[in-house]
Amino acid sequence: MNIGEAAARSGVPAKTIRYYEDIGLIGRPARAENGYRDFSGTDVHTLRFIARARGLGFSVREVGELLSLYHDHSRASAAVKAVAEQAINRIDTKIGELQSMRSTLSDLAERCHGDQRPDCPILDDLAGS
Amino acid sequence: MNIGEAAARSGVPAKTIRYYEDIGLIGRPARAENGYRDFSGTDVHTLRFIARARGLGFSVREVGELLSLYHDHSRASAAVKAVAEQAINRIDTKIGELQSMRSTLSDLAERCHGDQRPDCPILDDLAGS
DNA sequence: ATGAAGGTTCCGGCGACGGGAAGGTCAAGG
DNA sequence: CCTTGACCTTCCCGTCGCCGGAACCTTCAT
Repeated sequence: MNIGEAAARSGVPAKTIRYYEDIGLIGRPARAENGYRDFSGTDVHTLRFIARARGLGFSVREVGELLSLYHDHSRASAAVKAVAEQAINRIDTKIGELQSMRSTLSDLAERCHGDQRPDCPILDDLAGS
Repeated sequence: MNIGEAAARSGVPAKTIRYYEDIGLIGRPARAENGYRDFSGTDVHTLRFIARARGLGFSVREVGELLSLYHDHSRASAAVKAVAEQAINRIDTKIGELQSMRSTLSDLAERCHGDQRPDCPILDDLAGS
């Protein structure tokens, strides 16, 4: 199948599929006589795997690790779990940062009248007054 | 003062200060006779403002808006609050996405033995089995 | 005199793509 | 038969917010 159909079936945009090929995340797909990429069902399966993993927050590099772990049927599940826990830690860190920002911001926003008057604790805080 | 001291006093790296100048977030600072940038206390104050705002999660573009609102003493606090609420909404959206990922990931990780055996629900899920 | 520690500009790279140009290909319709 | 439009191809540039490094200049201490 052509890249458009592979994109539709996998949920990965055609541009992104080419990009994944470029960076070596996926192997080079077969080519038809006209030079078009010719994707197999297996290729689409791999793309779906990637799409799901990306959706769960794994980086492209981690997805590469997961893919090779997936193809290595003798690997230990501990290796996979380690990658997942790394991702969880990264996410937790990020959530913490965001919650801290959110908390400060909403404090400031609550104290700001939000009307026509110019005085504003948000700017005052940013200015360090 | 030179860029290095301005960086130390504001917490904004010298490279970043030059970048902010490039993109027009800050005005062009004065230049000494030797061609070095010559920062004033006001410049450092502005840089600190920027550093704080960035730390709260405002985008550089938003920081630009906040700076011009800060300098416009006749603006309504509502305008500032709007920018802040926009940032809060963006942060909330992001937190929601991350929490959803985190939840799925930790479910999967819990169900994964994480030992020498190869069977792993994480990969099974990604493979869509 | 020399070397270190600043400063300057400019160029390139990161991650993970997306947009769009310039051109080849293919099936359907007038 | 020809055209139209929807695909496909490669290529390069832009995004966001910087950071690293090259090549060069200035200043200061030894």
